[in-house]
Amino acid sequence: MARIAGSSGPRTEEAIRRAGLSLIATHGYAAMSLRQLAAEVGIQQGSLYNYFRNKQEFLFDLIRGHMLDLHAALDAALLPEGSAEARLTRFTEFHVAYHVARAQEVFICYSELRSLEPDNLAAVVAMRRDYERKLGDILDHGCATGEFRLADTRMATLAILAMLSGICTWYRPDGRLSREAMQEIFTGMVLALARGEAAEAVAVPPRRRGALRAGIG
Amino acid sequence: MARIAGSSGPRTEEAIRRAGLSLIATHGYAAMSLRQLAAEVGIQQGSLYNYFRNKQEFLFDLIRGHMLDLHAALDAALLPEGSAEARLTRFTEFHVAYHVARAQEVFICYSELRSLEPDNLAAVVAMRRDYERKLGDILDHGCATGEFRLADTRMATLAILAMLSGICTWYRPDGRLSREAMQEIFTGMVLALARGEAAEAVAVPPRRRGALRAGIG
DNA sequence: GTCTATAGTTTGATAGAC
DNA sequence: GTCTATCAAACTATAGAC
Repeated sequence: MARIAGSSGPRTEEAIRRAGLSLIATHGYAAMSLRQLAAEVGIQQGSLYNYFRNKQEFLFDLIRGHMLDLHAALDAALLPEGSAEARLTRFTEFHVAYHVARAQEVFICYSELRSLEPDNLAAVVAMRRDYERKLGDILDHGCATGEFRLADTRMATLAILAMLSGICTWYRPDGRLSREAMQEIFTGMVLALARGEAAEAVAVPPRRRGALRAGIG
Repeated sequence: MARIAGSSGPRTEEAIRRAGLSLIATHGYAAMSLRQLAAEVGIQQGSLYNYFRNKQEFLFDLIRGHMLDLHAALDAALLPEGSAEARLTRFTEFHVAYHVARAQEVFICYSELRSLEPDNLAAVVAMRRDYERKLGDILDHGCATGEFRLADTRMATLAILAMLSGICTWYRPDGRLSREAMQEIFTGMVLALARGEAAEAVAVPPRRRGALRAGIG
């Protein structure tokens, strides 16, 4: 926070990035003032405009940069071939590791889409669809080979992504479980969900549909 | 939007509630101005203060009221006894139905916790923990009876809630699937996840750990 | 209960000296 | 690249007439 006046450049840029991630993740983009951001970095508010043209551009740069990183990292981690189970395992391990390592950025990418202006939003949504498709392809393939049994692969895609991405909302570096433990636990749950073997053997209990309907107003 | 001037009362109150839910869900609490809210309702900005003391109280009332509804509805829908599978099925069906029926309110309850002042936040977090515990108890019970096989019931609780609550981020009333179809699909996935039967029989593929680590920066 | 008017802040963004 | 100073706009909240 305290800071000797003078030129910095790259150092300031990185400091702004980090402070911005932290403030936006904590309070949200709209609630973060540029004065607050500048104070966190230790510069004056007007100086921020050496690093972006306006507040919206700052947010977009953060989100876009992160999405590019995410895609590149996923492509490096994924198996091009192999059984659907192996690929799903790899996908899950990657996703958990990434969400644990960069929880703040991931969280912002989910929670601040609403703060993007239309053109910027469209660009980010397109990148996100690509990511969803990579998981969807694995699930489709697994259903085709019989490794997986899913009633609806689109719902399964959204369900698995929500389940894994939820990690960034509660994960803390000093938490109970190591990254490796979380990878193992979540891989187990995702595989069980995808195999879904015993699902149809269940005796569904009688439903008091009336009571349920009454409850949901 | 257009509106005849004059006294209303309860009608205005409900209009403010609905407009607030919509605006906050779309743009976020911090980004919603009271002028915007008043315009949506068709009254002047100062008149809002007949319905709340300040903006924060308005948000808290929305969230708190919804949490109370959620708890009451869950208690009405849940089975007090029965197999863990039956109770988990009931829980899932309820949760899906509620999130489909009141997606906006649910979404706000997740996304605007950050906008609550400390005391208000504490109250909401306490209510949320109760909700999590109800699911956690079902999972614990199922593991004890052997119906479920979960490596970590706390992680499973968070994973299932994230998976189900994710619905409110993408659900649209005019979507492809009916509420009933979604209930069935998600119940199948949740039960498969909880049973996790074949999970340990998997041959885990060899992992290029180096590549994975490199990917997560 | 609603209106108009306004007080008192805070905000994002710009201009110009160093 | 950073600072100081400032503008114009927007905000929450209040006061008082009807």
